Amino acid sequence: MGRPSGGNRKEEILEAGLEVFAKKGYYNTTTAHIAEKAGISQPYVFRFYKTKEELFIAALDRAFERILDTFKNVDASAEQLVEKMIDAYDKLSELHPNEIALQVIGISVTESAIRNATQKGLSNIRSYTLERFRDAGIENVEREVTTFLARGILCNISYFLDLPELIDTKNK
Amino acid sequence: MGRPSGGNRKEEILEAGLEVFAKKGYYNTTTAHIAEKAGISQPYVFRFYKTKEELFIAALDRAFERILDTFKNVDASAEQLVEKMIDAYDKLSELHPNEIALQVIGISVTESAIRNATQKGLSNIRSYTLERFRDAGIENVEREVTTFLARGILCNISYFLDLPELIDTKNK
DNA sequence: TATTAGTTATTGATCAATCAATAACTAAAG
DNA sequence: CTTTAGTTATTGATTGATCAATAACTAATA
Repeated sequence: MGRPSGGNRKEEILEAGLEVFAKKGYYNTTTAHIAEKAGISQPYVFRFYKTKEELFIAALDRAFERILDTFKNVDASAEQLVEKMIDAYDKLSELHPNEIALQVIGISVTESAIRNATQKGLSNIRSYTLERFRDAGIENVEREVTTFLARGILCNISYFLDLPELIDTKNK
Repeated sequence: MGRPSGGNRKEEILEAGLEVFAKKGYYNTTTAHIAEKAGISQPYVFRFYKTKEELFIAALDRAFERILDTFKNVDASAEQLVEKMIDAYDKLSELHPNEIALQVIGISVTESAIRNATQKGLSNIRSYTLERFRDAGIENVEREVTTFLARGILCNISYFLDLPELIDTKNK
């Protein structure tokens, strides 16, 4: 055959991967699944990503980047900072749920390159949050940042496990 | 051959499984690995656990049971409850790190029986904590419980990912 | 006709799980 | 006590399925 898609195959594959990985986890996702979702043949995936692992990392990086960008785009007064950051994250979660799921999945993948990507992603989010909280003059920064991250991750887990009762209902 | 171990093979296998699963995750653990650690042959594992999944669930259940038991054994005044519960959990984490790791691993395993076990385990811990906090007359219970659980889970993740900087250092 | 975009066919590895065999013991019968 | 019958503990060999990855091919376009 020829060239049905002049377009951005690599991007299409990334998005297909994101969806399937988010739903089935890393190990239960086959490259055939991703290919099917992207509407191409299984081996053709490897024209764009050398390995399944490389594709997963690309998807995971995108997820972490978007969170960081989201936080960077929050513009708020010192008093409103935390509230606004939570709002922004909530919106992000609704708009890109697969990327949220991917974060959760990344945590217990033991392949070392993936683990590295997860460590770096979480670490960056913490560093940036710490900086923002500190600049806003928040008291007890370290502890507040930990609680902020912890509640965010519990939120992700609650979504991923389909276990809404894990978090308090009065949680706008 | 004959009967080298008159004893508790099933328990030995469970403990071997706990160790290997905790280190390598669910999918990268082979039944051959577990057998090796238990000092038996690979097929013999199946005499005691019908499937690899069943063995994992047995190990996961043990992990969740021990957390619940730990909390149930905390005896403290209302004012000291939270502090004492955190202390108890810290001690548990040092004594049974593999069970902590297993909790983290369970979260992103998509096999439905395992997901069910994880949901039930977390749900029970939340219910019990809520009850204790409520009995102690803590204000804003739901929110406090969420934060308590969230910080606990972040702690587990920080340990599992070998990323200590994820939590605040001043956190006895 | 060269390049690009894609395919089909295939392989090599890995594993969970099954099965048939055997070693080592126990207990009853003679 | 010693044969016989039966049980328990365990293994080696194998199988069937699944997958990531490669190689070799084909068709459309410019």
